[in-house]
Amino acid sequence: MTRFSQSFIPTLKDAPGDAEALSHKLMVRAGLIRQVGAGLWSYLPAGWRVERKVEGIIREEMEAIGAQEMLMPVLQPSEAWEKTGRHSIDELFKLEDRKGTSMVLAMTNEECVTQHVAREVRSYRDLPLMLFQIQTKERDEPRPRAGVLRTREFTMKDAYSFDRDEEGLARSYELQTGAYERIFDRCGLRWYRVESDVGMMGGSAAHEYMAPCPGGENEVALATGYAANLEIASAVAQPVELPAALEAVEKVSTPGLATIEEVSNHLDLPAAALIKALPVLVEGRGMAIVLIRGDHRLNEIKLRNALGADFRQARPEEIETEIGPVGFIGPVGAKVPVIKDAAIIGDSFVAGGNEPDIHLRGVRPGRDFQFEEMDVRTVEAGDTTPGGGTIEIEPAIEVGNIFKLGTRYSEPLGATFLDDSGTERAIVMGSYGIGPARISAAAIEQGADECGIVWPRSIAPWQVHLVSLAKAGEDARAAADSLYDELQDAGVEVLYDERDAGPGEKLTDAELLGCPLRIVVGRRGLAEGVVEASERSSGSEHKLPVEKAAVRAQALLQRGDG
RNA sequence: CGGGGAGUGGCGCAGUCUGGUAGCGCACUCGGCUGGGGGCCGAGCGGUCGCAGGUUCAAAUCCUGUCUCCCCGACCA
Repeated sequence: MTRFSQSFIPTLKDAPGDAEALSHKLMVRAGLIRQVGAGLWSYLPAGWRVERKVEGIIREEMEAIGAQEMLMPVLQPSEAWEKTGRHSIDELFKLEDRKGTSMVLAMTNEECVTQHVAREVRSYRDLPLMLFQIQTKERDEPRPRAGVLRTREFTMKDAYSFDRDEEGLARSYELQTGAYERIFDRCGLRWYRVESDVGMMGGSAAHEYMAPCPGGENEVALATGYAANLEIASAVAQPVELPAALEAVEKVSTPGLATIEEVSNHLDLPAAALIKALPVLVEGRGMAIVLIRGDHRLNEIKLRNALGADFRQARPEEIETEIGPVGFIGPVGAKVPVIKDAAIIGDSFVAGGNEPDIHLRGVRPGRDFQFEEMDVRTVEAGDTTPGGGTIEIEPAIEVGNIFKLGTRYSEPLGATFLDDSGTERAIVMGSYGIGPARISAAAIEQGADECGIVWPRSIAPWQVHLVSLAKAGEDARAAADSLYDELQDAGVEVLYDERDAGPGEKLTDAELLGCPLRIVVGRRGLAEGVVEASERSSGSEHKLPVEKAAVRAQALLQRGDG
């Protein structure tokens, strides 16, 4: 029962001036959402319908793999978060109740759900177990942005698997993977499953589900048979032609030339023929130099993972005292450990000479300096995969992620069971998240055209957008009224625009709102005995005989996408 | 946290440099016309110019402080 004139669907001709992302503009313009504060949004009735559609699909697919829905509080005591070491995360909202008890607002629910399971599960007979909820999450984001894409409060489906061992976890992970594929397919998204960093969740393996679209804030490296988040992507670099090898390194005078660009111009060599030396301070180990090919960029996440330790860039004064003049740092003769990126291949590079205004040429790794090799550079478009594919890089929205947590949470929280030999063991866990709001935003970004949103049928707020061009009292209006009733009786979700407004306004709003099928009832069509249906996604138009309109409309919907 | 931008009626904006009693378009209300792509005519309603303090005869405008929002980066399940 949705009559536009009585509904709270405040559409806008102009997007707010501060909106950038397409999904942000369209969601506001179509009257789906309104802002409350930075990263805080209300869902208006039409937007909420979409959100619930997405949640419904997620719920069905979770239940189909045997996951059981439950609900945990957003507000939780800090204690468990202290036990798992996650209380120190900056994004975690912390507060105190009136008694001074330290509380947090949950950003995910590993602590809470693991405690429940720890208290109740004793035996291997109680496992495996899969639980999920669709609940508000809170994160003190350093920088909320792009409408609903990165917010401080949002709804997330979070699921957790509990298994006896790694094999069990692998099975649960597979089940979730299958469910995720069905969910994103059913929501009409184009998506990739990519390998990802485990990040603050901890754990042994992780994948992300990425929906490619212009507004995406992640970057995905793609090639035939390969897909990875750029944060961890690995590939073979494009080769570089180096100058002829030398018997020994030679000093070159490079007065005042401290950047790759300056040196490469001065020596008339490509940047890739130079070695960039990045002094870092590794936690617990001290100063080291990381070597990257001149045209490459360091990937801090890969370095952190390769080191197995945190690090930071060394400060100029630290570099001066431990290595040499900033801008002329190199591996040859350096008195600190050297980490060489795997893409530095060859025997005649230019590198800093560790003395003012001096670079070295003919530098050959292994002969002129010792090193430890690691893959720590950021992959670039045009690189190749071991399988021979060429890497492309695309922006994407992360719509879901899955983690093999192992015993990261069960150990500190004492979630154990007795196995069939009577031995106490830690439960092996996985965690699986999906952001419904990101699904709808991604669907908008992927499908929209210049007129507005084009919803996949499965998550459209209504199936039919019925427009009456006539005023109350006219024959054409009576025909629209009865078509509305017929469609409703047939169980079709229909938004009926019977506002006393101009035709342009109503048709434009219908396109903005993006429901799959628009049906226009007006005098012109009625004179021929028809109403006009148009499919939002293809734009194709159909004249439907008035008396069969409801049935024919349903047939068109069946035939359409989703 | 670093850099940049912006707060003036519901929305989009001008006015700020050069101080002088706040304006435009859309929306909204009323009346009329119109009725297949945001139409036309007329009459209206609506604003502590983010907030606080200061300078001045006088502050949207100048000064100081502060809050909020947006963008880029850092960060980010």
